[in-house]
Amino acid sequence: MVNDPNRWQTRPMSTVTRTARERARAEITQEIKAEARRRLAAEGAQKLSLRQVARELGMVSSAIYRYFPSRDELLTALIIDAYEAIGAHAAAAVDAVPADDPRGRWLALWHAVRAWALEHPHEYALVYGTPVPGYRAPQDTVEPASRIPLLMLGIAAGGRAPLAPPPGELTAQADAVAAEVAPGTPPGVVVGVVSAWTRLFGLLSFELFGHLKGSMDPAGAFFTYTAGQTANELGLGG
Amino acid sequence: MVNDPNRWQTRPMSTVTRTARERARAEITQEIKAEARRRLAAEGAQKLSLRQVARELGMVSSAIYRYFPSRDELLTALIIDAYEAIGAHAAAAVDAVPADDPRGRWLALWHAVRAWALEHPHEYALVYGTPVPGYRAPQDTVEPASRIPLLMLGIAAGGRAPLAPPPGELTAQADAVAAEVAPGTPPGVVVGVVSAWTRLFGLLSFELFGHLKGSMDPAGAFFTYTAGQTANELGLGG
DNA sequence: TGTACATCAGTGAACGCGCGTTCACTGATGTAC
DNA sequence: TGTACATCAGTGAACGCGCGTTCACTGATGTAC
Repeated sequence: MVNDPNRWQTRPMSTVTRTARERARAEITQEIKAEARRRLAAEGAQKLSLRQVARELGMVSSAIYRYFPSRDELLTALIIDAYEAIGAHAAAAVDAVPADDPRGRWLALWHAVRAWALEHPHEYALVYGTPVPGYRAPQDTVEPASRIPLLMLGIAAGGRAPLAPPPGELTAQADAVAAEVAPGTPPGVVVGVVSAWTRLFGLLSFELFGHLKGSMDPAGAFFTYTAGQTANELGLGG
Repeated sequence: MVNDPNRWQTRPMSTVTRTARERARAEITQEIKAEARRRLAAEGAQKLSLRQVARELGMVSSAIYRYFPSRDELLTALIIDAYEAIGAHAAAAVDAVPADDPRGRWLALWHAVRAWALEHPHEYALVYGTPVPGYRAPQDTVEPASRIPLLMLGIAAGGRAPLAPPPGELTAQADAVAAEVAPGTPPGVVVGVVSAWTRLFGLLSFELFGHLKGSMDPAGAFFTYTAGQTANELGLGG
């Protein structure tokens, strides 16, 4: 069990069946992550130390190793959790808007992502900021990371845009992406979504990392405007 | 002199007048920064340590303190240098295109910035990635940081775009920016430039930080396409 | 041009710190019979 | 239901490490007269 690389993930298991030990393990795993998130918010990812987390939890530092085999694995868990939290937050906001209002859904997604980012700036930075050097994102990370762009693609597929097809080289890439993820999606839509996706996070990174100071700070109006622009470009008419 | 916060910056001084000591100081300051940049490239900003820089230079670690009063000040110097290097690189590329070809200048700027970023990913991350926690960018940082957006604004001012005026709240912000930086610039142009600016760096951050893996990677075609799109939107017709 | 003093760069030892990780251990919990 | 053994969580000490920064010092360079 200690060598199961996924043991810190929520495992589907009948609540009734679980032994006291299993319950305790699950709870303490959550507590460690919660405390790590607090440390993250206080000092940033690079200063996150197992010893401090343990201290704050009233454990001895070596005890953490019963739950995470290394600092890197703890970081990985936090990264996956962060991606999943953003994804879930955005999905909920989208679902709250009727499916026949794609523009409303699109704008809801944008604002939900921003709200989450402003509330959790350090977790945002953990996933969208500078990668931790030497740290290589494991495969488990790519699926949760794709939730937002897939949500966007789902909404944009409902747009009726006169989207010009992109130049040839790009069309090939777009077709490859579509084939893997949503076969039949026109390349113009794929490119438009990737474009909007990079705009969304580019904008948030600029806002959170302080680059808009002196120009569009506070960034609310500019953000709303950009969300609308991208909706227009994708044919999500108002 | 040791307490002059700007002493590590290039000071305009007659080359002839400088004493041997002053020459040595200037040279060694540069060598320290160069070595620090190498360490940065090797291990990232957070692992940059004065001791290692000193070691690599064959100095004793305390000797660094004759040149930089603290690690943070060395980081600040590197940040300013990085901003200035990107700015200079982009400005040179722009100047290489005739002034009567604003679209050419615009595209040249985009590609120059990308080329620099790909060549110096860690210096890029130092300025456009997650801010070093606890580190507060001093005022000396804002002017060099503004070079790229100002270059963009200069080019875009030559565009003849039917740019719709942005909504009221945004127009107010845009006017405030214009007043400080380029009085008389229509708000549509200001907003368009800020928008393009965030797209440029949003895209580069996504590319460099690995978020395009699985979609638009390699990113060259997508980048070129986006550069063209933004040129179109600003009325820099081809 | 020469001398006396002031300034500065670089040395080497030291301070105090916190980190990730390992290991042999104790005692509680779980399981098979 | 009770007992014997296996599994596991948590302990506390230790290893080895590198870090930023300070300080009193030596010897070279610069400056004023």
